[in-house]
Amino acid sequence: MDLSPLINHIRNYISLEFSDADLLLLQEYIPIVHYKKGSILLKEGEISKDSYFNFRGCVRMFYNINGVEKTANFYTENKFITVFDSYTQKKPSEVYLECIEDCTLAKISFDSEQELLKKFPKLEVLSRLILEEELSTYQNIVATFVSLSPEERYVNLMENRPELLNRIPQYYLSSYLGVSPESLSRIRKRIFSK
Amino acid sequence: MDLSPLINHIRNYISLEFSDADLLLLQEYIPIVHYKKGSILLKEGEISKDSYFNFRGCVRMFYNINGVEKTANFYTENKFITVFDSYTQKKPSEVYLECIEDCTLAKISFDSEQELLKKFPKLEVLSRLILEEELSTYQNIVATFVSLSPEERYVNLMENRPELLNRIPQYYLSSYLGVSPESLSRIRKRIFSK
DNA sequence: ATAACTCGTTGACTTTGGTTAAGAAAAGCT
DNA sequence: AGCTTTTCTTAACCAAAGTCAACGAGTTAT
Repeated sequence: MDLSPLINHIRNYISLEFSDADLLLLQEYIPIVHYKKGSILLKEGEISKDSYFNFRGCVRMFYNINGVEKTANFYTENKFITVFDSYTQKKPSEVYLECIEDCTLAKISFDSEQELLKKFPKLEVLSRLILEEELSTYQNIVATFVSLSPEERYVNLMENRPELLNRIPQYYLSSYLGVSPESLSRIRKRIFSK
Repeated sequence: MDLSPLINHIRNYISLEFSDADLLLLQEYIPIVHYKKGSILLKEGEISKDSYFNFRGCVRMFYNINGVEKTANFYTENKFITVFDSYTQKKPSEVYLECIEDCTLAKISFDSEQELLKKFPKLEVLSRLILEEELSTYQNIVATFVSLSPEERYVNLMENRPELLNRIPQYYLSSYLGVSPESLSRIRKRIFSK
């Protein structure tokens, strides 16, 4: 099991080198797990015991509102996946996490994380940076809802996360954009006939 | 100047008692400032040097999109006000902060905060908790946009932050809900004629 | 291979929101 | 008080989104 994509990614946030012994320790604490498309990592009401780092695949975060699934976010390669409310405060989750592709994830249990933070105190900073990045992501999402029409949000998505359009089924995208699947279909028709 | 509302509020997050000497020190580092309605605390493009704790009044966070102001959040009594991106990473702010009422705020400069963190290391935890609370707030806002209609978002606001409805002008609320002022007026008419 | 299912599109219809413009109501000012 | 400015409402019209239903292309299962 090769953690190097994770290690490399950590270097984007903080300067921290690991010795060979460190790496063995990391590999002990952080298993890499394969999940089949359709696997549910977390259900509404459960307390999230693990956070993840995405090596390959796509994880969808969604709410179930009266039986209708509403997508809040997509986590693709090299993203950390944490349901912060539930993970850090041990509250029941309001969201589901679902692998919508076959996924390869580093699985970091809460207890392992605490151990690793003792061993590598520098990682404290990392978790704060990830939290800030996540906040920034959500602030941007709110900004698009407050300031853009559904059509403009779709165009915005084409510009900012074009890779999503080719790999995410449209009915997931539509709920992420806050419109019905039929509307997204018509929005696309309008855009591409221009 | 009496910091006790702030001290009491901090107790909601962490257990931390201050001696009389501590209090004097806090008062030295954290001035309490009065702002007139209409005061701008931060402009787009500026780097946020201060975070605030709201004793009294209401601060509005908004984007300026092509000359149109779009409200992202309202901060009322006993809320911490921080533009995290800009404050922690010294990036130009994308948002404005405006006092939409006469306000009394504790003003915490970045440098003071660093000094205080040295003196009271327990406060480190506090800043993380505030960050998590802010993330949770934004996740909830996204949830309402993804899953509710404008009318339902207004009803949701009546249920969850009813105090806002009586003190915030409707044209600010409308941009917070992502609709035009005229639409909000019609939404209210629909709701109250039921 | 065919049946069942999933997903995307389209049409018809209704509801809702955006826009522009006008005016009413409320708040602030001298 | 009277005047001005700000805020809210209403109307008319158009564009867009929701809903329901049908259809077809593509996939999966048996």
